[in-house]
Amino acid sequence: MLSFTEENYLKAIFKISEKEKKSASTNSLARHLDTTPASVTDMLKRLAEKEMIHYERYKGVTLTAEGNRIATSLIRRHRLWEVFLVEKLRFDWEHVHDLAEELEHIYSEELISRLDAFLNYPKFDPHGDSIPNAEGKFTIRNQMPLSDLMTGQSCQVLGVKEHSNAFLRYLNQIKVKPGTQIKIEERIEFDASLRVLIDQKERSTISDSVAQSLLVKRI
Amino acid sequence: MLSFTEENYLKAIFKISEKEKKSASTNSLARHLDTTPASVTDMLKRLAEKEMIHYERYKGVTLTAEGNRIATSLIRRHRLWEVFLVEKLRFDWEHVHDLAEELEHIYSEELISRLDAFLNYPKFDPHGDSIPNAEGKFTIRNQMPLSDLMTGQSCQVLGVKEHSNAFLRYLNQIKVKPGTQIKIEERIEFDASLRVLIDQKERSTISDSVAQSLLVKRI
DNA sequence: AAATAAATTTAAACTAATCTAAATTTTTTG
DNA sequence: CAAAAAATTTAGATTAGTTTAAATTTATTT
Repeated sequence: MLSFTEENYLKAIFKISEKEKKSASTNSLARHLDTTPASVTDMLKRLAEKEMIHYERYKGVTLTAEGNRIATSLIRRHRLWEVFLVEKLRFDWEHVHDLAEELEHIYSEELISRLDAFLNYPKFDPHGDSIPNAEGKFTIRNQMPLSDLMTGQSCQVLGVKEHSNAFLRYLNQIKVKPGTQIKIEERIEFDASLRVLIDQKERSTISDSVAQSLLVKRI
Repeated sequence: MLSFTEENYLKAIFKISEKEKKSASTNSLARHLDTTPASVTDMLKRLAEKEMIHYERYKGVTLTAEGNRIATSLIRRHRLWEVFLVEKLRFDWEHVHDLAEELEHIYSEELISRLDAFLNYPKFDPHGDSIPNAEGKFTIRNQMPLSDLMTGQSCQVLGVKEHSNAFLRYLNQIKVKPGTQIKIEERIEFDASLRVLIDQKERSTISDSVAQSLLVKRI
């Protein structure tokens, strides 16, 4: 049985490896977990001891099969709880991350499979991230950043690439969330910002940086 | 902010004081928390330091107003989660205690008030225990042990006094839970056991010890 | 390829929570 | 009320997780 802290390390290693497509470095882990590189080194030794990671001094870490299984399970639990908090308890999506961060550590197969059933086996969380199934398999779907679309095209929002509260609050403001329809009416050459029509009602101008962080499918 | 462990001590002090109607002793806490008296003494000093308890060496402890507030809040959270687990996730009542024991430590006013609303502001948990409201007030109701009833009388089960898994599983077997109707058809003089009619369908004999642990109201 | 910078690890120390064993205080009992 | 028993506390050690500062290794630059 792993501690709360050990579990968080595994999840961080998973996320960093996924994003940067290589082994996670001590420094990146320290940044991610808001701790010092010395503490990270200490913990990596412990996790290697428990055969959760492949670790070689100065070389960074990757997860073992078992480490990967646990990290995936944590992500499954996290995302299922986020669905619960948003759909059942009516939380705004920018408020659910921290709570799910705690709920995910409660270990019980039974709890999670019942929660999954109660929520009707969702495949994606409120941010559009894929929820791995009980076997650890992620559902993949076609999606692209809004910034890749041509002028005149329409799309449906699937999710976000960026999870900061500031970004999520901004999307609330302009009434954009998974499911929202967006039509690109004009692309400003100067800064690549977009004039868009949201849900056939509201007009808005969004920056290129926002458009790159919005994941959509063409319709 | 209190640690997980400190919170469990406050809850244990609350429960022991409630049951024995006096200050909680070091030994009773050690038994309750499955630890050693030495560890308890250590922790009591820390909790006294934080002004959560009134503590005098060799004299036992009681909660301060603040300690009482926190313990009550924990009990509120525990019982609300139990309602969620039984009513929404369809767990059997003997399986929810341990999970609620973990869920209760997630601190968020918002989470609990939304959960409360989602569950429709329940006043009692699946075992029939009163759920304190947001102000810490417990709902009191008239209830008596089944063993106090006369032959021929009928009643409705409100809850249980004893929470062991063995007892709860036995009640499942004879199809008794809060809401169930019981009519006493005969009292055996020899051992005070009762011949009862359950929900006007099934007949059963229950021991005096079981009858003393079932809380009911006459109908 | 040496010098410098950046990343990482080691060493030593700290805190919270725990334990065992010994010492002390309180309670019970003959 | 003194002796014995029970309850409680103290002392000293242990473990997980952390920190800072110094030392080491790897990467980058001239």
